[in-house]
Amino acid sequence: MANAVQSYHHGDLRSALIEAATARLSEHGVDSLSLRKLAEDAGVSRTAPYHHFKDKSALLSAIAAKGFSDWHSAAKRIFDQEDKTPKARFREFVHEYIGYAADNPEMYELMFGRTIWQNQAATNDLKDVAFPCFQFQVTMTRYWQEKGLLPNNQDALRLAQVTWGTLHGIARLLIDGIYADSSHIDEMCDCAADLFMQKQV
Amino acid sequence: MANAVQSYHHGDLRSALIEAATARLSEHGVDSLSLRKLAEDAGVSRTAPYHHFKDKSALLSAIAAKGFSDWHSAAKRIFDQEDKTPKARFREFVHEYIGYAADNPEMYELMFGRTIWQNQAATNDLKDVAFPCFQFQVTMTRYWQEKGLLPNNQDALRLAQVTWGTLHGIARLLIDGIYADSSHIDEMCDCAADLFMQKQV
DNA sequence: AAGGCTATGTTGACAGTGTCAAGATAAAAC
DNA sequence: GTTTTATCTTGACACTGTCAACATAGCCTT
Repeated sequence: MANAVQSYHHGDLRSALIEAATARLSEHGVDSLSLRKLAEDAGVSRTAPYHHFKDKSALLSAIAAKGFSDWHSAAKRIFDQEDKTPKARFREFVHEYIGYAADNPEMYELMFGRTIWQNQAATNDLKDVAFPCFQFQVTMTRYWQEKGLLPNNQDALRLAQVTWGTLHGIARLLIDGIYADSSHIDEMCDCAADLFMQKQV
Repeated sequence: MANAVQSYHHGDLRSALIEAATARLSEHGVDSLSLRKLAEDAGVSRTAPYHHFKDKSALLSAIAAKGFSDWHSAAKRIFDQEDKTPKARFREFVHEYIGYAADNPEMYELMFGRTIWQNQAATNDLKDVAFPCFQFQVTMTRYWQEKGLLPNNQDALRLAQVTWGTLHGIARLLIDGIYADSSHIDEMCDCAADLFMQKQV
């Protein structure tokens, strides 16, 4: 249950698998990620991973969990910059969100894709990390409402869903290859930010 | 090249495959869609489909093409209702877009998913149907700008990308199972519509 | 320390998958 | 009537995830 440090058979296969998977993920994409190759990378046999993960989906969930943890920290760091105005932080958040997706397309696909969420397949471990991340979006939205940046006549939850939906949608259209031209990312971000904040313009 | 009507070997295998695929798609999802099963459905051997489609992706593209054609018609029908105000039509469009995705999740996933778009894998046939569909979104956006519904100080293309991004994002969060609670779809749609039209409120 | 328990890792096997190569058949073209 | 071409077939290959049965090595209790 705990992380054994250099114990008997392999050492810490669980960590080794996640590490190998993360490496393969960013290089070759989530679709060409096979348990057998990961096992080979770690120097064990094909079925060894099954002693650490229920199935492939569970392994993917573990990788995604780390992604959520990382992104949650990044979001907090942006939001907590007290030397910047709320407006500047909001704009920065928009750019950083899309930037994160553009820089880590395969990780983003994994975190917010149907692979691990569909059919209530999400692990509890995953939910424990992801839900606070979603919740933080609502917290920020409420703050921006209080600061008069976002419209106050909307329910915070709905507003958070819509603003997040916007960022998510743009991110997906980019990383899924539907926006073939990715040279105007920053302009799209600014347009989205302006649109939400238009009352102040 | 043309659609043979009840010709020699099978008749019209191409159509039969697309039909079988569409049926299986809505029932079992795009992930469990295999060429071998489709061939079996059509009563031919496993490799027969390869005489009508270059590979699996080409078959999927053909199905998606029909989806785009259908949705394009639906969008036009909504937009062209001259008995309704632009505002009412805009709101209806938002609801219908999300509604289409919610009612045909697997088709939506196929049309706007990475499966057929990634790595420039999209067929020319697909692009010929999809791009006018995307373009129509820009046309509508420009119209709504002229009518004063959407902000006029934004570039029409950027604005279309952002508004479409919003709808796409909400749709994906819904059909990918990330929004576990799908009981407030209409409220989310209204919130999104209000947000874009807030200048008029 | 001895023996059993449990975690971990192994090989073998099975049912799938997409796709290529080579051969068969039937319609069309000449 | 012969040749060409489109279509369909079987055989095969390299993959995949996953289960069952077995082997090993560290831990725990006696």
